[in-house]
Amino acid sequence: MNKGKKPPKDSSPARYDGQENRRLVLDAALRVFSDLGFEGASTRAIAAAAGIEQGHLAYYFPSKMALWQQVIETFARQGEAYLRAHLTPDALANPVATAHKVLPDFLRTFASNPRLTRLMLQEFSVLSARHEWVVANFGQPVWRLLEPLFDGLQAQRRLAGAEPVMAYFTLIGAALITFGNPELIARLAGVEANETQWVDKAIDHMLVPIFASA
Amino acid sequence: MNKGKKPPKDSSPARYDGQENRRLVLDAALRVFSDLGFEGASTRAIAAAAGIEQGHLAYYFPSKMALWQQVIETFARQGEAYLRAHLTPDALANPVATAHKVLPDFLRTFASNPRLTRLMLQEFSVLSARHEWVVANFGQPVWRLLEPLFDGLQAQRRLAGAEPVMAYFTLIGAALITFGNPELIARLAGVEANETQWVDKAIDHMLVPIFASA
DNA sequence: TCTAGTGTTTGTCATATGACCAAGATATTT
DNA sequence: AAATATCTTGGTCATATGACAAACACTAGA
Repeated sequence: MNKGKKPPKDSSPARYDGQENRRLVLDAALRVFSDLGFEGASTRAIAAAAGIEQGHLAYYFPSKMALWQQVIETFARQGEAYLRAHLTPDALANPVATAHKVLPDFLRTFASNPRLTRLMLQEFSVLSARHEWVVANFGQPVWRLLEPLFDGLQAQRRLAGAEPVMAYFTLIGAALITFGNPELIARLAGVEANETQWVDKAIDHMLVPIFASA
Repeated sequence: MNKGKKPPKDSSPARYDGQENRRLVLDAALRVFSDLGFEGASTRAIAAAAGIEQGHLAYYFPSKMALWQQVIETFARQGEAYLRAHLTPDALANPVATAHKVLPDFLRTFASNPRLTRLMLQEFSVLSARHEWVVANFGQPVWRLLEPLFDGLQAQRRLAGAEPVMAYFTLIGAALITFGNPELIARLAGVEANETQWVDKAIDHMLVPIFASA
């Protein structure tokens, strides 16, 4: 897209900067989507949150769905890249050690991105049932990457008798709900939402079925 | 509402039967809501699924939100009643034994009602953030009932060092995602969705952090 | 049979929505 | 400075939506 024709002079305030606005739109869309859901978020609300006019959205994204996809794409691809880098055949030869190394950080990415986590939550509940390509693009890939790891864990009897998919869903469900609703947890627990000491403890707790079984 | 003025004769096919249709509407609403989400489900789609006209919905429910509330109300109240009946002060005196007795059945209600479970999932992700009364009516009560149980479990060092709320969210998240998407799990696991042998195994797995810790 | 009560349809209405477009504004290049 | 490419606005349009109302259909009781 950016053909490099525009060397950023960086001198003037540059009120008109397309790529800058593109990022503003993505940020705003993340906020509005995660607060109101895909259907509940109107393009006008997103534009308002980004500080631009509704009609201007079409300049960057051809449709609302494309915008949603773009918002979640980066996050999903990052997670996949991380898994791909760490789940090498060598690493998979020792599933337990690899799981100890990879899974906590994998879960931590959810805790670090509550709004994106909420977005994934919506994907699971609604969008994946409506649009086949959603689960094909965002649901399956992560599982396909983790599948051999969980298969290895099961082979070493670390999943407390459960199937690999169930262990995965148990883990992902706990993470999505917990880290996708930090304010709700904070309210129910009576603590501050921005205190993050609880994240490590929560992750340890979620991983007990994998790490603490015979 | 039903003032008992209409003794159901039960003789003719009775094309005009209000209370029968009311149930049909609730069933249809559950289906459409759980498939499309609250915003995505139109009153016309719900009416069509129930086999009536859109305008007729207003006869039973004053608004779309009221209909949604009614759909989830019965389920939520049943769960609360079950917990209230089993989490007596006597039972809470022995939290571990009570948890063994209560939690599996509590989780099983989710597995038995996938569509309602999906509805609760939406509540967590979107509706609870928008409508304060949603979490007040459906989110808090269940937790308030389970809180003393989880407090007792923590007191006996059964939560692997986690706070009670986190253990609760971990559990509820695993259950909602797992049992709210049976088709998705079935597809990823390559098994049939209506095979239910996996439910017990999944529940056992989810409860490991509570039952298997030191 | 008449009448009141209940259930159901059909049509309307104000509003919100996503997509689109034509013109204007700004920046960059010639 | 002129011309061109890029960015931004404002407005339009067809459609979908939730709520509503007035008419119609059926039932039950007097």
